[in-house]
Amino acid sequence: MQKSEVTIHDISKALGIDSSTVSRALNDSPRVSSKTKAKILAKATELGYRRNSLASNLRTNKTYTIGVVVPRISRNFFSNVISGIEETAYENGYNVIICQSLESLDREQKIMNTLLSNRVDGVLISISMETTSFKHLEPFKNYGTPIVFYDRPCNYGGCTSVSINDFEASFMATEHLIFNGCKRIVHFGGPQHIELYQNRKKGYISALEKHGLEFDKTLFLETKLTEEDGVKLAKKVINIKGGVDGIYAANDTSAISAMRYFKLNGVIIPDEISIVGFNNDPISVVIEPSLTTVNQPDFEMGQIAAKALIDQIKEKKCKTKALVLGSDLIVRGSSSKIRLS
Amino acid sequence: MQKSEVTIHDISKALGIDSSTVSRALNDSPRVSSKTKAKILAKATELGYRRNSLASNLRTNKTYTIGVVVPRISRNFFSNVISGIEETAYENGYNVIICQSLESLDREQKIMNTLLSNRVDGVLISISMETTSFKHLEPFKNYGTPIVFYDRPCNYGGCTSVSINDFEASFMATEHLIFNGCKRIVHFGGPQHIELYQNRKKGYISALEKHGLEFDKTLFLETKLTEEDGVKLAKKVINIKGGVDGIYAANDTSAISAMRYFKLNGVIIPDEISIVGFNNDPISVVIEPSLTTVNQPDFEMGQIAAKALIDQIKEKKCKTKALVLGSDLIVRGSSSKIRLS
DNA sequence: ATCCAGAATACAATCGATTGTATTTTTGAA
DNA sequence: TTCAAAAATACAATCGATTGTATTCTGGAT
Repeated sequence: MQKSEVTIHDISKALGIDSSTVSRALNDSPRVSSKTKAKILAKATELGYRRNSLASNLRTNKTYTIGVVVPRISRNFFSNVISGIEETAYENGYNVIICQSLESLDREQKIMNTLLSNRVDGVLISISMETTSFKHLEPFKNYGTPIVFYDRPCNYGGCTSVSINDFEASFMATEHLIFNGCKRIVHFGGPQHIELYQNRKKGYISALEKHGLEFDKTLFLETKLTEEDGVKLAKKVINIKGGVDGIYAANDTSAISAMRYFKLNGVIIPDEISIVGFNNDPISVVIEPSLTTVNQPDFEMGQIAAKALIDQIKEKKCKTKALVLGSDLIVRGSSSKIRLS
Repeated sequence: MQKSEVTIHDISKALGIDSSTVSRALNDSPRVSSKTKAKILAKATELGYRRNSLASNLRTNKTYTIGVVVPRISRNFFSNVISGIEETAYENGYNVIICQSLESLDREQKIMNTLLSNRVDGVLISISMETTSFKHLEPFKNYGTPIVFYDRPCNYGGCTSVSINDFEASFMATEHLIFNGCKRIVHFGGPQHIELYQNRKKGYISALEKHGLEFDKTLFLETKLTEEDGVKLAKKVINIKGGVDGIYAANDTSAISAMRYFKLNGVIIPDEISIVGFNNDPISVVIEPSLTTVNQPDFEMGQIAAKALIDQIKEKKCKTKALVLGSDLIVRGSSSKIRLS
């Protein structure tokens, strides 16, 4: 009863057919007559045979599995990306192992080790906010295991990155605030060793400059953009001398958390402060006023990243350096200021 | 450069030591002298050796991997459960494969097949809303691979279920509405072949009866509780003859979606209709009025389920039939009716 | 110097499936 | 009926690590 573990050898014995033939039959090889195939298939289902992927993968040196490293699956953006990845992966016969780094480098390193030991065929990764070195990615080179970055692009080992144009999106978002009359705009930025957040900051600065607003260092606030950070940031904003009339946050989580703090403390949005976020979390449309935010093609990003990776796994062909997707600003109540002055 | 694939045999050759000794050394066996161990370890890192888990797992018939089947990772409740599972799993040296069924039975079946082929040591599953038969779980019995249900308990093969007491929580939620003066309470129920949703319905009915309110079939609305369902349900509620003054929804998603529809259509919450949800989604505290809801120990549920599974994997000992966790009602604005009449 | 127990290491089979090569069987044409 | 080519099947090595058993080595006691 326990450990039935039917193998091709059991089928082989039961039918008096060599195990190699059984294997070929189960893989629908043309080297086996259809009559024998039928017999084998029948016996296989009768005995409840299940291929042992471990053995198969060991022999073929191929696992049809791709590893996905994600900072945090609970973020709506990421869970949508994952859905996109899964869809494309399954369509192409690949399995997916999802791992959360929880924004920790230590965890990310452990994950990469595990993925390597498990001989995944490729990895899709959005690096953690703590990741400053790429040493833990080195071994993948030796194994010829391709890596594709998504959302958070990286200049590493000629790997492909799939992302939106964060500079442009940021520029648009900031410019939108400016068009609405904001003159002192705070930027809630993410860790600046991450290219993504650098680009968002650059877009912000560039928009300011284009419109003759000087970049004021005291209006740039760097955090990890968590919910807790949002509250801290809001407090800081209230105390900034010279006042603040707009906030462009590099994600919705911090923007919404700050908004809630403002609301509790009588700061009127958007009248006193306009706010723009990033990611279009479902919550952004529910909060009042609803949050203006940058919408990214998350699901599609997952599909495209997975496709790019699978192409590299299969053909080992030339890699595109970067795949850049479009994004758009969704204007909502948090920034629709009507200035009467 | 490509495919370096260092094996224990490479180390073996490089040092003139048998591969069995190398294997033992890498596993820190007492049968190898510490001097030799040191030599081997050094050579291993020098060559960049990585254990091939496929080979190891094949030989030992153990993968130290548990499969997690989840309806949808984007649901906050589930992503928290997963975090709990991961934490406990990693602490115990287990890897985790996360798979989304997307509430589809077909997908769930495919997933179970893959997990079986990959010879996971155990499975944690919250069945999909379409799952009415458990045929796809049968093979796991033969392999002696334990299954533990979480969140959505199941009476199947003596497997352990980890969940809250849905009947009680539901009872409390409904009673809360009654205490607030509601007399015609609609229940947004989930698929009734799922034990979880049966229990929630039973709790609802029981609370009604306790307070002398008759169960009115027309006030019980069964759907899959999606966002779209929420809108449809809200429309129905508005048209129910005899009126409705309270809603107890079996999840927050549908409750919030309905709330938004009500707000857009001038139905005042909680004055005209009080609402209680289930799950304590982050969004429930942001919407206005904030949503009264049942909070479950999600992270903890993940930890406990993982622990239960690992115990079964390790000791194959007596299984607890059911592990029931506590839950509590978080009262917020959507149900704090102040009746002046 | 000799012998023995225990430590250290080597040998060889094994996990289950795959695959190149060899052998047998079948088929069709002469 | 015979034979070569093609089809079908069998043989055997292999993937990389593990593990029971056998062998060699070591140090200490006699």
